[in-house]
Amino acid sequence: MAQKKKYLSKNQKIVLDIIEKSAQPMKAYSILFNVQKKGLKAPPQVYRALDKLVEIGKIHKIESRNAFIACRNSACTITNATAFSICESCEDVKEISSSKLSKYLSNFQDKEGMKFNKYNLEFFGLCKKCK
Amino acid sequence: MAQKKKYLSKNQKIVLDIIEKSAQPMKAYSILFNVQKKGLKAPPQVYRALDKLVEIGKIHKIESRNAFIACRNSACTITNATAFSICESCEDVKEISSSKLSKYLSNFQDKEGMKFNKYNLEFFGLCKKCK
DNA sequence: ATTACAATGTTATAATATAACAATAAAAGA
DNA sequence: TCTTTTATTGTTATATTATAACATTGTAAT
Repeated sequence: MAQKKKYLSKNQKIVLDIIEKSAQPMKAYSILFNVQKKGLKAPPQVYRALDKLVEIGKIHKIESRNAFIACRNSACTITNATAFSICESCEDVKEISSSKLSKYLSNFQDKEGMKFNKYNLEFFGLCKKCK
Repeated sequence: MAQKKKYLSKNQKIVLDIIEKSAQPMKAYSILFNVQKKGLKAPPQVYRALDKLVEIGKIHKIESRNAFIACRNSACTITNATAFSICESCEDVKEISSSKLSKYLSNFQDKEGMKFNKYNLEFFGLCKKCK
């Protein structure tokens, strides 16, 4: 289980802040560009903050896009069971919070009866606007 | 729907061949290294073959690992509904073929009733050996 | 034969991410 | 308090993953 942290460090706050202000996932170097005025000059500073924020569930990585999105889900308790919808036209990304879906996937067993403590699911299609 | 292609080109065959021989996902530059003796010298040659092979469903990309695995599923008809289990210790990857799971996910609708024509699901945990 | 399209070869470079190390700061234990 | 441990920071350099751009060749369809 990922640690619950009460306080974020300075760099972590700066990075989280910019991601939360964005409606859409942000790429690491776009974040870097945006936080340079705040003194974060080099990639490792951003990547370290990103790593920590992912670890504690404040943000999620959209693997197919190499981008990071703020978690708006149930006070960010979900770090190990993530699902997203991604519009293949406008790249709009939404986090899906469906207890039915998460129950189904958390209980899923493979052919050998194995269960998994973690998953990431990315749905693709066209959003309302683009359809 | 991805095209069904009867014949692969020379480079596509070479790249597919090396991936099929590997029990585990291969990274693009590892593939490149392995096919240099066959005349593929530069990244674009490999990436182009990979793109096409993904498109026609002969291989899948494991997004969280930036690696490519051969499809062993039902004659590779599934290019748009993929699920994998990934061992976080030994990095063993298996494609999951469960018609129950794929039906469940293909029929999944989000809160707005939207359906998706494509998804990718990656489960994480410890495999039998590593547990 | 001509046209279109797919695939190839090549060079260069963009985009994403980490290694390694020195220095500070914050938290926890004596 | 102090001192020890752990987390965080700053920095430079470099590794890894992926694509742009363009000239050329091969293949299939008209």
